[in-house]
Amino acid sequence: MSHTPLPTLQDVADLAAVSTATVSRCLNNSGHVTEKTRLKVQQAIQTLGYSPNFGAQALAAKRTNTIGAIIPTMENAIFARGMQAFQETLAENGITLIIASCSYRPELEEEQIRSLVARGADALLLIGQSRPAATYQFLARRNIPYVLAWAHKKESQHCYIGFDNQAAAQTITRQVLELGHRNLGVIVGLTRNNDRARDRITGIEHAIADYGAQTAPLQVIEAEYTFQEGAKALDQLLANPSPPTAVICGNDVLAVGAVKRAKQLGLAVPEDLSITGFADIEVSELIDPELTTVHVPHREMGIAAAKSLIAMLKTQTPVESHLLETRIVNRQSLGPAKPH
Amino acid sequence: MSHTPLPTLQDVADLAAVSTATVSRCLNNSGHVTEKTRLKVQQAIQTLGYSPNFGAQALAAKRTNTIGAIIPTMENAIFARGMQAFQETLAENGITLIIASCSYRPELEEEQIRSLVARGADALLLIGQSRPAATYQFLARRNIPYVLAWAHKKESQHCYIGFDNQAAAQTITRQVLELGHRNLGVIVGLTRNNDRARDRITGIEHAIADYGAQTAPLQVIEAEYTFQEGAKALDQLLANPSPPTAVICGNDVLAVGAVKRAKQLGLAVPEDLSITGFADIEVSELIDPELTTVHVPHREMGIAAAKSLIAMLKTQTPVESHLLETRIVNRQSLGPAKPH
DNA sequence: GCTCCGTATGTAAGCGCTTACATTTTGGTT
DNA sequence: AACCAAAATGTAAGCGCTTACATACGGAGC
Repeated sequence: MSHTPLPTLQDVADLAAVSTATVSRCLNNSGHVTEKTRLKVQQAIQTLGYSPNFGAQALAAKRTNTIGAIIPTMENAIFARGMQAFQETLAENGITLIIASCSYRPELEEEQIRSLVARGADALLLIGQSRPAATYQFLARRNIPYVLAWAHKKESQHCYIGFDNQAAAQTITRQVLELGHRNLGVIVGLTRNNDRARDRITGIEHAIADYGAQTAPLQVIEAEYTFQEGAKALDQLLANPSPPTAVICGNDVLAVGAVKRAKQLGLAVPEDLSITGFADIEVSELIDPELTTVHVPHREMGIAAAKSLIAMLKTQTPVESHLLETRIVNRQSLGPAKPH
Repeated sequence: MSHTPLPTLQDVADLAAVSTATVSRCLNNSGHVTEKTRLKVQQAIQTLGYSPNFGAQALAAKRTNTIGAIIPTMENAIFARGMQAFQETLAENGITLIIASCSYRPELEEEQIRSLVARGADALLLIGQSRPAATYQFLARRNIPYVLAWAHKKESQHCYIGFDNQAAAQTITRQVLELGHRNLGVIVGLTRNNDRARDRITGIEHAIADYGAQTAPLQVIEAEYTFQEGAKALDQLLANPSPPTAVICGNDVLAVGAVKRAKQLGLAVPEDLSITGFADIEVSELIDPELTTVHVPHREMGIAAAKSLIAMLKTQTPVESHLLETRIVNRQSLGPAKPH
């Protein structure tokens, strides 16, 4: 594992018989270089196998061309598609993505934010909005642009690239009610660490209140975002003396877990029990029955987030929030309530 | 978005009335600092809200405490669990992970390798082994340690942290044959870019040869790793005048797609058609019937890879390969062949 | 009290790049 | 041919940190 020292910018400059400034200009194609010189330099870079030193570049330029993203989980597919699009868009612009996940734990997220910034992230993508003011101050102090994805708030100081969780949840709940269900159950993520989950509950409650038709007290079970927890939550819901005829889930992972469990218990979905999801991840279409759910614009969000961040980096000014549309995907897991 | 300049090491040193060297020594706890001075420095760091500049640190110390991983895809869950474990283990050791994905495209992987190295990755995790010698030379030249995961080769110059794809595929195929199937079909990933897929085919072929029992020419369909492609591949297999009674898939994603399609076509799985997978990702347990598949030690691999890389970084010497065990998970999608 | 030595601290030279500014070259005009 | 602005290139000063080496300090041994 021994090796010769790597070539530096200086070496390239020497070989090409130009100054380091010129080589640097070629590298960053910041204009003002003749085609002829560019070729000479390119040549030299080739023969030397040169590639720039990241640290030096970061130190001198005060930027790293790196953007960080902190997502709640990498274990399931909720954020995968969006992140993929995010990364692709960044890559097209010569920017590297660093992803960290915080397991839905705010302290860990805080730590990751600091770590990514310390590592030189020029900007950040975060999920949702609820975090201490100090965190936002930290970012402001360091002049680090950020966007908040997967959520939206009007007239906020922050730049949101997301959708209206509450409205979406309200819409799908209304649809459930219109199908005659009068006793709903709810399974959502742990609200303590998750503003999206909270917003969705609010939406569900509003829809029910509008309809004024829920026959029993609304049961809301909070669960970690795993299939197993979704299944367990369904058990809890069904333990009730008058169990719901429809279960609204705040997330596809929970919904898929619940569907699986319902089938294990011998309940036909949707004939005996309707179940809806939220997010429209791939697995929703694979299970049987296919999941009726709220489609979230994963890729659109990723792309818009990347573009916004790039714009903020370029102009050094805030960028408008984007409100994206969700829509209900009607598949098989939601059906009419049984007539009494 | 204006801001005061961030405090530097110098500022801390001034405030604590010591030299920058001392502050640096505190930061990296490289010994030789009195408790008293350490406290003074800590104090100063606190009140200034200082955090070190990544670029400067990297430039001066010639390391970044960053490890890169390039995986073929982030879109489905194949690598998610392993990466999660990898990241956790690295984080415990103060190392940041940068993940890039290359969409199973070798040129892109090549580019990503260079990019991660340029960005200062101290070491790399790569999937599988087949890449140009030049790539390995590039890494050797720069003295960048790497491990190859998801595969294993005896007596190789490389450090593998993985399992024997061929043997695993051979084992599950043997089990299928023992259940009486005499006409198998195979769906695997695109072998052009994927040594794991190739190894699995070899394993399948060996098992069949050992048994000497395949009644028709073995059909092998290659497909991209998506559910849709798995479904399409099954269509192709079934278009054959004497269609297989069992389909071995090189991957759970393909298998799940195939199961879904089979059901759409009115085929009972496993009564009319057996289907097996490879990897044991979460969705395999969620679909109906649950998938019989090869369990791969995702988390173990991630943890072992992290530890090996850390060891290599510390000792500057190569580390032994790890051969991990796979096992067959018998669930529901594989059943006995129908008697004629 | 003096020497000696091990430990704590300071000094300062880079690390490899970017970029403001200075200088040279180029080529169109007169 | 001389002139001049614009374009191309060169010069060199840092960026904020680590670390080899130099120095200061303080107690043990005589």
